[in-house]
Amino acid sequence: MNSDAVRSTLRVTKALADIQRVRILMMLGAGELCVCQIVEVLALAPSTVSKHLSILSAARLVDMRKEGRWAYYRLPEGTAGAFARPVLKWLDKTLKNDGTIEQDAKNLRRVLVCDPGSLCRQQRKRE
Amino acid sequence: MNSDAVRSTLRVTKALADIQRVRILMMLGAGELCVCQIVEVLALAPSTVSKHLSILSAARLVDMRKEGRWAYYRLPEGTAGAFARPVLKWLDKTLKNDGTIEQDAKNLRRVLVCDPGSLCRQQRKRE
DNA sequence: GGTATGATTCGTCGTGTGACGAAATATAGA
DNA sequence: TCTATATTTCGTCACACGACGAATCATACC
Repeated sequence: MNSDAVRSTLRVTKALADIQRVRILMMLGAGELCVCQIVEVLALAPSTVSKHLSILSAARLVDMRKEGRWAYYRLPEGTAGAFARPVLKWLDKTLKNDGTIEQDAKNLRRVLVCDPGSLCRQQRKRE
Repeated sequence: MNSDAVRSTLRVTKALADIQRVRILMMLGAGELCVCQIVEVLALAPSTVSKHLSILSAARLVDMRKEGRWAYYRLPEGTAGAFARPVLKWLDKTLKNDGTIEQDAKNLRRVLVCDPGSLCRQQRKRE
């Protein structure tokens, strides 16, 4: 008998019970992003964003790929995402026309044309 | 523009981010229940259960009906439940074979044959 | 009307969670 | 090898959340 289905389910619902993590998931709908790009849109400390991403990761709501010193996060694809997909679909549907989410998407488009390296440099100066 | 879609969505995800509330929702899959029956299965204080139910209610994940001094809760039906249904369906699917949930279902069957009034009397004595 | 009773509200307490900055880690480039 | 840099881990703080019991509310029954 599978007695910790409830645990992995709660990992998902708890992961979704925070506005910053929901914003991250919606942003990732546009495609793979590196940490500093997410930091730029959310306007939070890198350490905070990293923690959020690790929570989403533990819930299997995102996948990660390292390339040099850069870490790229994306929504899980294929069989890896079979578990997460229905929930992500529901999220996407209910939030499609939300103001905050739309603003994030707009800001993201502005951020995506920048060089990630320069983003990190700006973020470091901001402290 | 609907700017608080994210708020009502978070009300739902936060409501789902607690094991007791998830247990309640799964129990309600078996049909309408009054508060003292839920109290009996969860083994929590009535005030605590009442709070959980009000949170589920605010998230529109349950409906309530008062009959005399009894309050009956159930999963929302018809158009009222159109919003909640996909999430509840996902929950049900992922938790169908969970040990805790199965045990609750078993306990619930035992509770359902009792007179609700006698349940409340027992619960009052227990303090 | 007064009392019993099912449910809810309120006040309190301990724990969990999200935020930050500082320190640590790991990799690219000089 | 040494330095710069993208990310993560750690320690800390303030606040949110879940638990309880006591008090309150609302309805049925005498």
